[in-house]
Formats: sequence, C-alpha cells, structure tokens
Amino acid sequence: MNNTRFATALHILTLLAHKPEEWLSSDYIAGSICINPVMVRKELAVLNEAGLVISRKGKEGGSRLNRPGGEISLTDIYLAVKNSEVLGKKNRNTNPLCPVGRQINTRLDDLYTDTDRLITTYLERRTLSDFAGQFR
Amino acid sequence: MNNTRFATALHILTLLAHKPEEWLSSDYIAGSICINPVMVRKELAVLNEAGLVISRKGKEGGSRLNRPGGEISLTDIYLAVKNSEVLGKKNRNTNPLCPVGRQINTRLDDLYTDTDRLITTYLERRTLSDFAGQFR
DNA sequence: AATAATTGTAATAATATTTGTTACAATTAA
DNA sequence: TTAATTGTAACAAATATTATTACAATTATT
Repeated sequence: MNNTRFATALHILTLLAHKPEEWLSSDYIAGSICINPVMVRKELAVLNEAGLVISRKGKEGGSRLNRPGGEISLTDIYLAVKNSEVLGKKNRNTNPLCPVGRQINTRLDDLYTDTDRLITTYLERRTLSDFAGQFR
Repeated sequence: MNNTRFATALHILTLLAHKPEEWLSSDYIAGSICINPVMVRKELAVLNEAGLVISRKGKEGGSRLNRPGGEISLTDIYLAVKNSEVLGKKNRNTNPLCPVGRQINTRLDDLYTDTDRLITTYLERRTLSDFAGQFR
C-alpha cells in the first residue's frame, strides 16, 4: 500500500457518513480531499462494486452510503482498496536449485497471510461510524 | 510496502543465517534470489546500517550476520526496510475549510500508528532463526 | 422539449517509485 | 601483482500512481 487509496476511500466514506440522507457529488467530495473529481469517481466505482455506497446519475445525482455507517467496518474498506500485502511483494524467479530460493515464497506466503489477517482482524472491530464520529 | 524489499532482505538474511561463519558474496546471494548483485549490495548496505550484518571488502570479502539469528527479530528487518505505513499514504493538501478535511490526517495518523504497531508487535516475537529454521 | 448538472469511463499525460544495469575506485587475500 | 570483492554513483527501464481531458449517458427542472 504505497498509495493514498485507503485514505481517499475513508475520507469519502466519512463525508457520506456525516450526511447519510444526502447525495454528495464527486465535485464536492473532491473539494474536501483536494484531488481531482475523476479520482473520486474512480474510487467511488470501487466502493460501489464493494456494495458500500450507491450512486445515481443525472442532475441531483451523487453518492451515499448503502448501509448504516455502524455496519461498515474498516476491514470492508481496506479489502475494497487493497492491492498488495502488508509486507509487500515477493521476488518472482527465485532459484529452484537453492533450498532457500526454492521454498522461500511458500514461507513468505504463510507470513504474509498472518500479517494481513492481523490487520483485517483489528480493523474489523472498528466501524465507519466510530471513525466518522471523531470529527468536529 | 508495494515493493520486494522485505522479501529480499529476509532472503539475504536467511542465507546468512544458514552459514553464520561464512562470508557470502553478493553474487552468490543474487544467484539465489535471481536479482542483480548490485540490488543485493544496496540492500546489504541498509542491513549494515541497521547493524544486522557486517560486510568486508576485497578478495574473500562478503557479508555475514552481525549477531546470532536468534537475536534478530523480523521487526528489526521490517523496520530496516520499511518506507511506508501499512495503510499507505495520506492525501497531502486536504481542505482546511472542511471539518473532515481539516482533521482527517490527524485521525489517520492515530489509525496508521495503531496498525503499524500491530505488525511490529507481532513480528517482534519471531526471530530470523525461527524463519530460517523452516528450510530444507 | 430544452437545459443544466451529474455519473461513468476511456484515453492520455505527468509524476513518482521501483528495479535493473554499467562502470569503476577502493580494498584485500593470495 | 593479480584476482575477487564491496561500495556507490550515475543512469536507464519498467511499473505504479495520480492527474487531466473529453464526452456519452442519465436525470431533475423549467
């Protein structure tokens, strides 16, 4: 995760959580994060896909939460945006003739699975409402 | 961590742990990982800096562990190579006129610190010896 | 029906990060 | 003196991330 996707997604969802009845536009959201509205829409597409938000087109269009913030965990968000494991990537072509090279990716898999689970287990206990409730 | 640095560092150290008395060359190590020897030397420079290995130049030169593998935790390795937080980066210029934009990076700091600590606490219990002992 | 505001998304560009490579001075053992 | 090695700078190539432009499709309002 050497990117801003989790921060962006959580920012978006925090804004939506503060106004659960309203359809917020990508332009408005972008103005709070200070990024391009298209970036917001791209991330919203992912959150839609994950079932966390719904969007509607047209005038008076926008996005809002698809279920109460108390029923969205930070794990839901993390999994929606995650694109690498916590400890990073593995080297692809390690040497099969070396005992270490031959087995290391299997061992790393175990370790990476453990550390990833650590994070999701922790984030599972925290809801969007908890997070959004900290503001103002 | 969207890179291979942890995997590379752990691979290097596992090889060294298997032959604590020998001075392994970057060429030999590179051959096991199947990457360029210069990449190995660059990572070794970091591990030297962290006090985990020592290297010596010249013919018969190479690197070896600077202390027993049982006294090197995976946290030591992780901290040596880490260059981003587990949940990624924060957006830089969030809008100070918005309550969420104004405070989000502070809140994310708390969250990022928690998740990072989760990882380091877990890896602290695991030693290089444990890991290297899994091979062959 | 016309207009205005909005999403969705493709295409492209610009930046940043990561990985790989070449070259060579400095060091050291034999 | 020679051969093997580290350390590191400089550069190149490959990937990943972020930003931007453009516009069709959709929908509320007038």
